[in-house]
Amino acid sequence: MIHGIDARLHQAVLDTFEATFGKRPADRQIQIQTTRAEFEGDRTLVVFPLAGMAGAPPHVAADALGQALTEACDWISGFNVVKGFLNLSLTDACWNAAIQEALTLPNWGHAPTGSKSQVMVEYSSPNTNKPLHLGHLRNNFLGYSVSRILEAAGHDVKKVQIINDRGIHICKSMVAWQKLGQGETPASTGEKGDKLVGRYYVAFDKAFKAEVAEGVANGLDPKEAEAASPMLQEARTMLQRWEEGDEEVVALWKTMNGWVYEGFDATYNAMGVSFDKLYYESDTYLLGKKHVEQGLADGVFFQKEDGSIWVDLTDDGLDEKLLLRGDGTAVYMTQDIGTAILRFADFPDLDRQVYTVGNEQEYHFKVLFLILKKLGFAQAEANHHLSYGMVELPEGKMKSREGTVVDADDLLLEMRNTARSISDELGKVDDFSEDDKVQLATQVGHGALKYFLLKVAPAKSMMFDPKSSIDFFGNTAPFIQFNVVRCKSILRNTGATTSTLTWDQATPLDAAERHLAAGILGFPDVVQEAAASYDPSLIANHCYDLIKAFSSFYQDHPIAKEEDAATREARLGLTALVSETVSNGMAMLGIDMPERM
RNA sequence: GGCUCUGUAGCUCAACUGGAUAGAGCAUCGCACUACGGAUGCGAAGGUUUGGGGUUCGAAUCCCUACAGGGUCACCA
Repeated sequence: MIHGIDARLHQAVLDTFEATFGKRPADRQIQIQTTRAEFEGDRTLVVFPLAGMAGAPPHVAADALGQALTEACDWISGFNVVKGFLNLSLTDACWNAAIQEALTLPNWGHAPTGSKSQVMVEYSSPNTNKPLHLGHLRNNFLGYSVSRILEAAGHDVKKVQIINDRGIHICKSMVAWQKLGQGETPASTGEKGDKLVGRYYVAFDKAFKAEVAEGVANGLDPKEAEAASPMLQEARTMLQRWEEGDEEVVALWKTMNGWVYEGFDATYNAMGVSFDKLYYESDTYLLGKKHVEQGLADGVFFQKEDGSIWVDLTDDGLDEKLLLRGDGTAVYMTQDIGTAILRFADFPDLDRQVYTVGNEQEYHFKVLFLILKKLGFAQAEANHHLSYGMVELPEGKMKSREGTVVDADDLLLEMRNTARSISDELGKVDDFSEDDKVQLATQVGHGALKYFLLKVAPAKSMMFDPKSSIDFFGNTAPFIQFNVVRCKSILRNTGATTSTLTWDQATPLDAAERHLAAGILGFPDVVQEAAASYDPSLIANHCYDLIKAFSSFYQDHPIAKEEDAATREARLGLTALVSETVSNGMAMLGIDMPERM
């Protein structure tokens, strides 16, 4: 959809078709698309779907419709027919009017805030024992970007994450730190808190495996050896003490979690993401229990002899699923049921929620949503799993055991360093202060990484090769930033602003100018599509196409140097709109546009 | 094995949701310009859209089938 033109064209086709053939087509039969470059014209009507109703072969109907449209609309200057495609040429006035209208509208591409419903987006939600890695970067950038896109589309968005701060795995790092830590703290070692805790989680695993190996060597079978491991027994004991509220354990738990949160916050800050509300499992894990027990009382679930509670999903083509252990303790599903219901209670106006979680949990969410439905939960249909593919390395999946994990902090740093060295080499910002240089390296380096991860459709798993580092040229954020900086420079030098630009609507626009206009005017519709499909890659690709068209246009079209006054103003108008469109689009991906680079 | 996602140029990805001769970037080769900002532009080469069938005016897209790869089917999270 080209803003300001296609809606009018759509209406004109309906009216003209009815006047010509005596019947009115359905809206969905009107297909308008951009005319391919090899043909004459601006917009193309696909006539095949209308031929039957017109009672004529497609090219005959197209010809008749073209005649009638050109006569009826003074803004259509001509037409030609190729097979069933009706190519329509629009007048300069039509294009100029649409561009000028766009210039007067604020915040191009954004629908009015609050014009749509309230939506919750959950993302990040990491395991607190493991420092953030490349996969988390994709998750965070995706969740944050989808939030921004939904906002731009007019939704009121609440960004949340659930922090997985309880359970046996947390106790593992606590036990290891107690036994091996010798009082180390982030302050004493200078290590980031999440890295420090992660190190002890690994240390636990190593010690545990050694104990199991020893047990096996002494003749136990592997399962017995695991159960006999003193380390594991200590962790279990600690979990019990934690659940009982033991002061000493809770104090240690708070301290170590505090270290992790401090470390994560630093990484979130670097990533440029944020949250409106945090949920902690330690607060919510008991909530699901009462819903499960209610479900049992209502006969939706059933109980086994050991007291465990299950749901039977075999009628839905799935299995039986455990909801509550025999000893009454919660499992993952239990607390997800509780949390889902809690969120709708916390936000009474909430229309739906979106879970940004990797595709390995598709089964889990399918089951969760089904259970909510069986429980008769009113908003059971209002949940969506935004599933995304893994980031793979050339050797396959990331494996912490094999040391192939790409650490988020390390990668972000490397991106900043690369951006900095390119920038220093080019020497265009030698007059910048050190702080400004650091900021620029962050905008460019992090921008390149975000764009790299977001330009791929979420559903696809994607390849990341650490050896061939992320590009700064070609289809990349730095290329886009460079061209926006160029636009800004031209506008700065001429003093042109969107409010001062004005030109005669009869000013001729050539193919390149019309192509730019189409890219600009198509943007609001792309934002809506991206919001509807939770897909930032649509925004990325649209912005890239537009800025590439501008870069090509710039090469052989003088802008500030153009001598014809009206043409100059029109080109400045296009330049301002390209800059605004692309800047707004990149902001929806969490990517900043510098003033200079 | 069941369910599910994916398969497009040497590589990494697009393709307006069924539309015209499947497009970009990287890599390779060539050309242009002391550039209103060169982190540039233009061109060449590169494709039986994994194979086979079907649906129709029209298929990378929908259906069937075979093959290949990922995910999942835990009293883990």
